[in-house]
Amino acid sequence: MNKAEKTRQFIVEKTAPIFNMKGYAGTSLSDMTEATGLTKGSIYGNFANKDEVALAAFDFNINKVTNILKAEISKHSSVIDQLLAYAHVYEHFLQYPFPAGGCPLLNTAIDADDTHPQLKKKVANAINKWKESLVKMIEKGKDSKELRADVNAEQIAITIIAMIEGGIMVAQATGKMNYRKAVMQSTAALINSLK
Amino acid sequence: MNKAEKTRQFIVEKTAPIFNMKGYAGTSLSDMTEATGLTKGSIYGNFANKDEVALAAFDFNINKVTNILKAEISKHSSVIDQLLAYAHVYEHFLQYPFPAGGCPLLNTAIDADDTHPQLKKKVANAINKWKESLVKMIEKGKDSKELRADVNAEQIAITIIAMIEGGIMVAQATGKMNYRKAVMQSTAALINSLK
DNA sequence: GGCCATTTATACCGATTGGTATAATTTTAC
DNA sequence: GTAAAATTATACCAATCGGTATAAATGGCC
Repeated sequence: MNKAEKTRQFIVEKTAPIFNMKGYAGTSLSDMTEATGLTKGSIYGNFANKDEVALAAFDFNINKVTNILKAEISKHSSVIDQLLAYAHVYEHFLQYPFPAGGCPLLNTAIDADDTHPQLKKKVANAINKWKESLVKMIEKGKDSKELRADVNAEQIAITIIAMIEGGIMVAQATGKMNYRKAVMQSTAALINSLK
Repeated sequence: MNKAEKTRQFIVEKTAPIFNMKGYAGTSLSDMTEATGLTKGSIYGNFANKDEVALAAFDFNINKVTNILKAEISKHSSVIDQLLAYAHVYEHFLQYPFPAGGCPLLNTAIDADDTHPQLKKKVANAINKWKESLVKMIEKGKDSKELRADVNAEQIAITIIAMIEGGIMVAQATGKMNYRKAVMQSTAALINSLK
């Protein structure tokens, strides 16, 4: 990794939490120079424009979340336990190194929805990938008879995602962390009802 | 209602969908003059600053949603049917006159979270009021033996809200409206399981 | 160590931001 | 109908926006 690549990475690392907190329109170039200690010239020597930094920052944030989830899921072998790992991670959200500002999927989805088609596309892809991995897990559970045969994999997958994101949102908005815990307990109950 | 009050109302009506779509930072004064056909002087003769318009616009948007839900709930008498009315409204979201840009609670929660404490407070109040009305409904159902006695009212209330908001978010982000329908069907199943 | 290419800093650009003082115009009350 | 008051438009403000040309400094390679 040469100097330029290191700097690129450094800029992404330092600006990613700001984009996640303030959103695309809310994050200014001066926010970025302040966070990195670099000048505009330095940033624009490594990125073409603000968009490019925002897109890289989104990937960085999503990666952080994905790594946390993968690590936790890999600790379990049964499908039920793997699904419950999601509920567990988000129930104990603060114990994991999530990006500052909360779930980047949720934040960027709302921020970019009517304003930034490129970011919106990235969000849509991320959600669909997440859903697909959940569907695969559920189908595997059905094949091995661990889950009931009449479980609608797609519906359950998208419901789990919605509960997680909704739970984060209500907790973040009200400041009541136990709201997120309550929703995650409902999610765990839903998962256990698939047996 | 004198001229000034009418103009105030007019400004709020016209800018509310923009704030809901673009967010607080993303909505500029020129967006506001363009939407209303008025000049800056005219807007600032009726409001002290952008904040005041944004706060009034949020109230306007929330009111729109509240009225839709109240109307639909009032059509039913049993607690189960009243709870199912929520799932029904959000399953058939597009058939109701929701504010352009989607749920103002969701949009403003994410937009204002790290940037606008006054708006954040309004969101928190709205969520808590919503939760309380759900809790009351559920408790009423428990009293009349319509719902099981062991139902955790608070947990179910916050779970329903999370599912609604999460369902809207995943559908909006991916453009797949049937995602929202799937989540709302899971919500209906949850409600029916309270019997 | 010296040289060339890359990377970073400085200084600037026009456009737009939120906001305001003042002038022109309407309402409203009498 | 007229005068006072309230409302709206014009013209401007400093600050900041995203972005860039160019100069200074630093990097890697022989």
